[in-house]
Amino acid sequence: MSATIYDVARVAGVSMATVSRVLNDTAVVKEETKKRVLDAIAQLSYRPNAVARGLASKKTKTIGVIVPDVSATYMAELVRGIEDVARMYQYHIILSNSDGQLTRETDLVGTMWEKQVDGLLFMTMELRQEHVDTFEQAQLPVVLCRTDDPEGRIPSVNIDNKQAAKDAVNFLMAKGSGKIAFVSGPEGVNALSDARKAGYIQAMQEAGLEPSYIMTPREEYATAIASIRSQLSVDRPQALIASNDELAVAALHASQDLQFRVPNDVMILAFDNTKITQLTRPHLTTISQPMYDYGAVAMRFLTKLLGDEQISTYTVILPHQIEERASTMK
Amino acid sequence: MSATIYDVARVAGVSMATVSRVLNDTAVVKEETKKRVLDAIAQLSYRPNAVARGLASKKTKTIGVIVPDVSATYMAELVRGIEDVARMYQYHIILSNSDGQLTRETDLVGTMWEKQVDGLLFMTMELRQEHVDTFEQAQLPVVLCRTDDPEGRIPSVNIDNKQAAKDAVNFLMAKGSGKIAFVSGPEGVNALSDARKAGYIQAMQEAGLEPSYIMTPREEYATAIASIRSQLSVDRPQALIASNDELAVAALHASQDLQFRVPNDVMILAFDNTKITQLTRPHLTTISQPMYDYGAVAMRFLTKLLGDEQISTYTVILPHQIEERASTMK
DNA sequence: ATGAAAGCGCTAACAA
DNA sequence: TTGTTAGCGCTTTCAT
Repeated sequence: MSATIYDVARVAGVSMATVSRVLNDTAVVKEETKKRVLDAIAQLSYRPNAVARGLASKKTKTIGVIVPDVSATYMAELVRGIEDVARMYQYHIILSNSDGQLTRETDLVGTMWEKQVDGLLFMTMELRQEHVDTFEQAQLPVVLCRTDDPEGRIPSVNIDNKQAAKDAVNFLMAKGSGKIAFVSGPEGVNALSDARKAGYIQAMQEAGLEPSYIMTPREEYATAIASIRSQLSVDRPQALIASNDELAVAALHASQDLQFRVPNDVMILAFDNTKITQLTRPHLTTISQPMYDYGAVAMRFLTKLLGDEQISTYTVILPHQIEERASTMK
Repeated sequence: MSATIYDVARVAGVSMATVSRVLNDTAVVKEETKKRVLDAIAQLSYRPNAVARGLASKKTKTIGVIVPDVSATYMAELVRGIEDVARMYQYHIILSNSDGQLTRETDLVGTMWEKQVDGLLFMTMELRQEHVDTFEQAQLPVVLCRTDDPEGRIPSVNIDNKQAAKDAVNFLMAKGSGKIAFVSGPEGVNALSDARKAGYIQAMQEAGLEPSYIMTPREEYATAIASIRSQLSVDRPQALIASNDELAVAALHASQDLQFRVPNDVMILAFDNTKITQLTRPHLTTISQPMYDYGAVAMRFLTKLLGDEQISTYTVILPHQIEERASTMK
């Protein structure tokens, strides 16, 4: 398995250029010659060395993927979407976690350049000018994934979180709820959560209703449930929108602890459609974010950029959907 | 950012060999010369081209990671463990999903060779001789991760699933349960599940108890719950061990549907310690599998192999633990 | 349709 | 301590 293109050429009785041609299908080779080359390749179990190929051609067929944390809920599904499409187009992915730290993120762009990746798929909580500058410097084609660029400087694939939250409000209003509260963690920590909150507020105001917030110290079940329970015991809304599924489970259990029946006394609507929404009782209605599609579409987008195919828009908005389940069916 | 080592040499007024030396700290360079080189590097924003370096040195500082599916529950955490340790040792990872298909798995080993990875971290459901042969052919250092090699041919990092199941049985017996049933999907599909079942059987027999099985058509909540419910309504055990967390949630809800109180009427013990064990009521006692550690330890193992450090054993067994929660506290 | 030869950007002997 | 030089295994002109 460590024969070189030169060995193949010798065995086939041709020049390495010809071997290269049949390997890459880059020029017409006589059928018979081609067969000899193919035979030699099989006989030697030859495999082209991608590193040498990368150096010579300046294309590595690998793309860098920078995520805050693969192990975060359903981020893996997004990565899976990337990898599936990458494979279709014969790309490999180099995966790195940034933990959302700006210096790590910019460092990573640099090391990805060193690796000579052909392009970059980038995810972060909130896009900063520093990110954009680094991309610029590295001169790498970049596509943002589940990351918003309000100024549209970088191609991106996203859903419209604000609109999704507005849809949630309208959905609950259509069910007769007027008193809808929004459950989220602290503000300014999670751009996604903030966008949803903004949508909630706007929809409420447009409907002439008073927004009302239940803020938890952290976006995490154990601490959230106690916090929600105490706030709920003071003032009971008719419906709750949680900024993600885990908070929604906390809201559900907090409600049940207070003997509120879900959905009869209070309806609950979540965000993200992770698996846990179907492991609760009742199951949770949730806004589904197309995690796999984020990755798949972004990667496809990048292949277009790299293959200079025609691009229509630089900002792809993926559709979101309300998955209705028992928590809002009354 | 596309200056070459030659440019740096010219600007610093030295030879490229010297630049290479300061870059890799591979020989002593006079302080003053070094400074000139460093200045030139900074001035040119020079970054070494890892592909050229890889070709010349035959080391790419990247390792291939082959998993069945990153998006499978908590597989991402394992990958995260790999990546964290990889970064400590300046490695990058190329991630690929095999979907557990043998041909894809062996193909991937080949393309990983093409990419000239320095080593391989490999995960699969059940290790076959074909896998071993492929590793042999590719001549790549391989470490198995959360994958058992009963014959010890390939270095591996694992827990002792059989022992874990035995521990589970003994734990429940110590709580006064004699009638313990094992909940799992069909046999022969999941090597992990089978090993656990074997441990369960052995522990029961050693205690002179009759093993009893609840088999579900699929390892998936929605279909499992109905199946478990109907089997439970015929014969009620005092405790249930489920071969994974999702089945345990199904067992929990099935029990509750039949008005069995958990843990008073029936105790439930799960496997894997995924997040959902703490989103149920009551929370589930579970055997924790150190997902992150699998990855971290396996990667560290590989770095030892690559750096020819001393290795003591080729089969690392990681400790498992019983996380006791309310579902077995009575 | 095929071959010869010059790189790609680096590392690693070997000299000096 | 530093420089010269020969590759690493390919792709890609340019000839033929």
